[in-house]
Amino acid sequence: MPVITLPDGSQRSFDQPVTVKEVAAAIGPGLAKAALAAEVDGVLRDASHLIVVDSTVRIVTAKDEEGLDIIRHSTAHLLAQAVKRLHPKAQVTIGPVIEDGFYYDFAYPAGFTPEDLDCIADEMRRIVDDCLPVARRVMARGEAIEYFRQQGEEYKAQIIEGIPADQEIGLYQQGEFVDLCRGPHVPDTGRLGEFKLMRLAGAYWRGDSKNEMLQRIYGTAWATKKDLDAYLLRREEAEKRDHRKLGRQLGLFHFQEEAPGMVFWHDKGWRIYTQIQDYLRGQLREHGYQEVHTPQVVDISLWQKSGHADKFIQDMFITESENRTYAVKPMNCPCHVQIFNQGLVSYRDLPLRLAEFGSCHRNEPSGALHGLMRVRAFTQDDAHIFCTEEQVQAESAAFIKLLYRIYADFGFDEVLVKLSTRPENRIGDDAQWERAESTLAAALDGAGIQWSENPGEGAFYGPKIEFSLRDTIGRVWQCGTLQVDPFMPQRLGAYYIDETSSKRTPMMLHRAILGSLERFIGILIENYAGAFPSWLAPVQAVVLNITDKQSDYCKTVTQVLRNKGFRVDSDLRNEKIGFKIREHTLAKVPFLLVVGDREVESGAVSVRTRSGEDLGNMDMERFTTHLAAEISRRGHTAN
RNA sequence: GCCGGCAUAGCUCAGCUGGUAGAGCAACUGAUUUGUAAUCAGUAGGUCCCGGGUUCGACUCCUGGUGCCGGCACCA
Repeated sequence: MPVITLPDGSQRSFDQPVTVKEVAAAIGPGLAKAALAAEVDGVLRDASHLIVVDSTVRIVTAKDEEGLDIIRHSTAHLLAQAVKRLHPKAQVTIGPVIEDGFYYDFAYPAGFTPEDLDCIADEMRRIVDDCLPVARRVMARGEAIEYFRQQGEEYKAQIIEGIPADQEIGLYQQGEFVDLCRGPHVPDTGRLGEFKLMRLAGAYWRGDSKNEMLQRIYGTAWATKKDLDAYLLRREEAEKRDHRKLGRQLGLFHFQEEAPGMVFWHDKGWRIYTQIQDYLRGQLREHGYQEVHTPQVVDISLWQKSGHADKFIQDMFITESENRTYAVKPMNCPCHVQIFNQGLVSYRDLPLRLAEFGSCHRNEPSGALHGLMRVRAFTQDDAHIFCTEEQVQAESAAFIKLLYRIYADFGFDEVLVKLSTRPENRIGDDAQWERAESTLAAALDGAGIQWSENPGEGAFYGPKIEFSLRDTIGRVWQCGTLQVDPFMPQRLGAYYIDETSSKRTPMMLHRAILGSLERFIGILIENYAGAFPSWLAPVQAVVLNITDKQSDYCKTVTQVLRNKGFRVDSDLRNEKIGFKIREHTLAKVPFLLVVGDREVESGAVSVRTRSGEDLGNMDMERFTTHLAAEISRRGHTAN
């Protein structure tokens, strides 16, 4: 005789055990129809789940976040069922929910073609129309393994073997298709249908490149057609902001076959690049860093000493000359230690902060390259802080604060933070790892930052905090980093003289705010859709004449503004003003200064923003003030 | 690196089952001197990614590369 407590606190009692669906029906016929599942005493259950004891129940529908997840998960099963019908030799593996959708991995050496996807989607729709009930049952472990083996599903059998012994083996069946699954699922396939199979990809079994490659099908699924259409439209719009596309359209940079993964920066792109460097230099000076510059090509022995050659030799550009082997610098830290090692450093000199716009080359695997986001030649806004162990905490806190301030200036408020801890292959002893990891965790907590742990993903010499940003379609890219390294200074013979005149090994913090300027600019381009705020815009204003008569005046205006340090061009072509406005608006120039006879006469310019706003006529004095104010406004999304 | 796809003019793309390429925009030239998102006319522009092969003949078919795109793996 269960008593059911509902979210509003009301209670209903039943004479006998009831299913989730019956509870929903008791509340109302609409809810009965909409119910997909329920949270019963904090655990998600199917609509068919039988409640025998007093419980707290919250009915889950497609409108709930969990409901959407269930729809996506069930759509993954739907996909697997359709694939098994059309390609019986394909083996099913796993099919989880991901952001905006799901995927399913199949072991299918024959592979799918893009045309197969259309047929599979059609078959899925047929199964939706058939409205097959989805039923859960529990099977004994041995029986389940035997069952899947008989079906030729080796991977499922393997997965079951890996499930901890105290866990129930739940199977879901819809029509002829049975899949191992924790659930819950929709009550019947008729609840599904607002999906689209997006793309085909390869993926390693269990995420390990030593294993065979599976065929992954990605899909998206939503509760309503409206949501699905909105998502597809959003995606389409986002793809227009792709930095590779905008980079070409705005003339910022290009790539070519002869230098894969290396950027040819054009004038406009390089203006953004150097502007960012100038800004950062100011910040570094303010925060007590020294700027240094170290060689591009360094004898391999240094990389052997540091341990980098051991781990990364295959990704380093190596060059031989006169019986010596050199590596093109893949990172800056060993070089900064060399500077630290020149002369004696006193404890009074610590913390010593060495910063470099470090140009690095890494021979990344070809498949890893991705526009500006993953390149083979890049510049880190790198710095290494040499300090005592006692200073690590304060330095970490100061760095995190600085990083957030700078990100805010660039208009980023969503930063994803992870702490990556000791990997399997590492140097040094565990006690020091322990201290380094907890210091970083404390620094994050001290700053009140939400973070998650990435176990085993740290660098070989120390744990690291990763600060990541998203690109326009939601891919996550690591930008900033903070790493505590107790080992590298020791390896490279760094020491300072302490209060008692004895030698001590300093701690070393590796840190970058933007990470790679290339990647950061890629994300900036997408974030601003190419419409950079005035302080970053490669061209801040263009002066446009209406007829040849105003040419000289326009040249003067342009020169006056350039002399004040603004990035200003003029467009004196014999074109209609509407045409020029269109072109420079599409080029996302923040301010267009139109000059006709009226402006010449009054010594003014007519100011129009790229969003089409008419700011009226301004004299040079007034426009200069306006532009300067606009430039000082960092951290605001551009219009 | 692995799985799949793609590669034609500066850009976006068309080119059916093999008969040596076409559009729009951009560029260039001329006319037009124009008031806030496209003036008109003309001209020029291609080792159809690269190398081999099949064929009387290859942009098209086969094959080996390279690069790019989407994932996976990697990411000091």
